[in-house]
Amino acid sequence: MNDEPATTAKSTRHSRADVVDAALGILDEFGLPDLTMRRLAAKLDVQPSALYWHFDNKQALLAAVADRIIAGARVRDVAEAAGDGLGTRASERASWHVTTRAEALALRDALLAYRDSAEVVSSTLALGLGAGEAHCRLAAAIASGGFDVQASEASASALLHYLLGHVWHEQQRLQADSLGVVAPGYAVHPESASDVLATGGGASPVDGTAAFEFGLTLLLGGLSQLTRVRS
Amino acid sequence: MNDEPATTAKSTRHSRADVVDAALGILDEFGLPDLTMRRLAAKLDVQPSALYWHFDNKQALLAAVADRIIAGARVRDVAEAAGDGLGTRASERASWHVTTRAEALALRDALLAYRDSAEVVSSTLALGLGAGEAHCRLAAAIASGGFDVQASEASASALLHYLLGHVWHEQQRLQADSLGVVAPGYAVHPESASDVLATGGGASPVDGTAAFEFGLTLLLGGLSQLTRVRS
DNA sequence: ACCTGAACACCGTTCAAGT
DNA sequence: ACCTGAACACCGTTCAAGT
Repeated sequence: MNDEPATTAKSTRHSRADVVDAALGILDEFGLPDLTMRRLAAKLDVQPSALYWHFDNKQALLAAVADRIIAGARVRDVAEAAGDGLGTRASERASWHVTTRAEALALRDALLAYRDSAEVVSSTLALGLGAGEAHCRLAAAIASGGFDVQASEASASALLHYLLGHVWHEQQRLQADSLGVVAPGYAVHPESASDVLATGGGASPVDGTAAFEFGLTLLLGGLSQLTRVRS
Repeated sequence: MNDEPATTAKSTRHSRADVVDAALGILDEFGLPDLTMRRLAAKLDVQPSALYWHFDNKQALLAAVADRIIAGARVRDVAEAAGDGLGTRASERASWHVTTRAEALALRDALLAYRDSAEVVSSTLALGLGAGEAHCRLAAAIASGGFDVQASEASASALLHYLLGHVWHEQQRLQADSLGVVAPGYAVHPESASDVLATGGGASPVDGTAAFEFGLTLLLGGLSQLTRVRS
């Protein structure tokens, strides 16, 4: 209906950062399918061809977008993310699994801040273009637990794959629900029954965060069984 | 160069199955970006609009493709997939983690049989349109270990997310390498140095299968720490 | 039951040329 | 340094009409 974008600097010429800003705006307002070069150009009051001065192609643009998304993962006080009911300060030395968990949760939060972010980041990650920082942070957190570099990096990869797979699923479900696209045989299973959050006991993974943490616990549990190189 | 497809039945009219066949052909010969309705129609010697008699839209077509891909996951002798060096028949009762592992490996093999399959299946899975069978098989294998239904299903989801994330990464890396698209800063890290398989000790995750199994071991290890409902 | 023909409203990308 | 104008080779989807 309204063709006029919310905020646009009309007069000045643009930089790479401006283009990424506009792209992020389209991304979480309309989603990845609507993030086309032509729409992006229109939002910037520019011809589509102008974008190719800033970026070689759409893929390069998306890589820059992905970098900005995961750059938004700042670990808000680890203590806050950790102390959630258990025996407060049980372990003295910084326990690696707490920081790893916090790192993973922060990463997920950063992804959830933008629509279809998991798909954008995944597409980019395999090319080594962006999101390498996320892998590094996870690997460092794990390595602080005394695992050797090889195991730490492999574990970080596994964690990242799980994380992206999970968030992607969440985000796709979100937009599928909003479009009213439900499967015929699937009917209404507990997760899609919107505000009926109290299905069973209460601690079971009915919402996305709890489900994510369940898998996270599985991975960290398996990791803790590995032999350490130093205590 | 050659516009003529390898195999085409020219005269007869087509069924849904024929369309899926042709789609699978394009998928693993050229990849997902080339799997367009127009190319598919051309391969079938048909107008693009004809495809819309068989499927409501492209998404529905891709869901059918995804179903066929994961249907290809038949567990070849579990014993063969399990007995790989350890003390042969150590555990008497069918050990759940062996069958779960075999199930996951079979699923990965089925995905690796077609190019870009992970992306196709992932896109479809969240909509509940297809690939639900994969989740069921994994959940059943896990439940045989004595975990309650809730934990089994949640674990199956985590495993599936990890699996899809991993395979997607593998497949994207494959086509990225074939296109010669490498990251500037990333340089040549061990995985992309094609045939140099012997980097370190030999048992470290240098190839895709070993890397996948590492994460799988992590998840199964964490799972085994959970409390069982029955022995 | 299965398909044609023609149209609609889009895509990403290139490239000479402008300021 | 940043952008225009115009073109090229595509997309998915709809719909009346054919057999």
